Amino acid sequence: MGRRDGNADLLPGTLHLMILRTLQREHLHGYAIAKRIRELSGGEFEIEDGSLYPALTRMVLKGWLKAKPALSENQRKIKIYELTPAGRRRLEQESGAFKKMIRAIQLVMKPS
Amino acid sequence: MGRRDGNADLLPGTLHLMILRTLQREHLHGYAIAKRIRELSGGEFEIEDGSLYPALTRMVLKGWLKAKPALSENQRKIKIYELTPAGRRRLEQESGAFKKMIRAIQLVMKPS
DNA sequence: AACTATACATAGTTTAGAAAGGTATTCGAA
DNA sequence: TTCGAATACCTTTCTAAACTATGTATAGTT
Repeated sequence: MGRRDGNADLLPGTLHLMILRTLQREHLHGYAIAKRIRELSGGEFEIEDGSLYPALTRMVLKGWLKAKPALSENQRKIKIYELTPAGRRRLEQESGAFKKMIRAIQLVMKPS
Repeated sequence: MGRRDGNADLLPGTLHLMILRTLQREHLHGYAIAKRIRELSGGEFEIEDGSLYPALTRMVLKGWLKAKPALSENQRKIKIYELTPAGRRRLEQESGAFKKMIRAIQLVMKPS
């Protein structure tokens, strides 16, 4: 069948990183996080509900995020997520590791 | 415990790519592929046997690699792997997708 | 009235890679 | 000369992450 454009699978192991980075800029609720990442990536990443909510749950359990129940402008029940201090540290650590990883992959991939 | 330097886990989904690229340069046997990737990555990637051999088996089954039984200089029994035409096409496709993915992640991660 | 978007959630499946174990040979150093 | 390190292969078991599919419910649009 093949996927339509801008709907490729994520590179595994990068979802946490992108969520952390997105919440560093703004406090958002789950649905809005997926939307913002879609926008920021130029439509490349379409995060499925089945990836998003389990990831958020994991990250709260790990102490990287805090969830605050709230109401949207339209009085819908939402959960606003924000980084904890541990989440901020985790972001620094993960993004450093990611850059290092990419550099190493590029060394392997580079034209001989 | 924490891992020692140059022994981080791989970024999932990039092992096939690195194996394909490595075999594009030279025909190598399994053990030598892991060694070459370790060297090329500046010691960053230490590919475990339990990752390497199942990956090679998968890739042969998918028709991307061909394995030829041979003997090393020291008369050890080895299997030399090489890319098939499908493997070469797969390398082009995967490396394009990877670059696109990295660009999109960098859009998400970039300083606001 | 129907459809789309918003907003959350969970169950089940798949897959890759890691951990851990195993076999066997060769070579150099103690 | 024996012992360990490196070479070379393989398999079983486990875990984690992400996808698929499904479900609930409300708000706004057409």
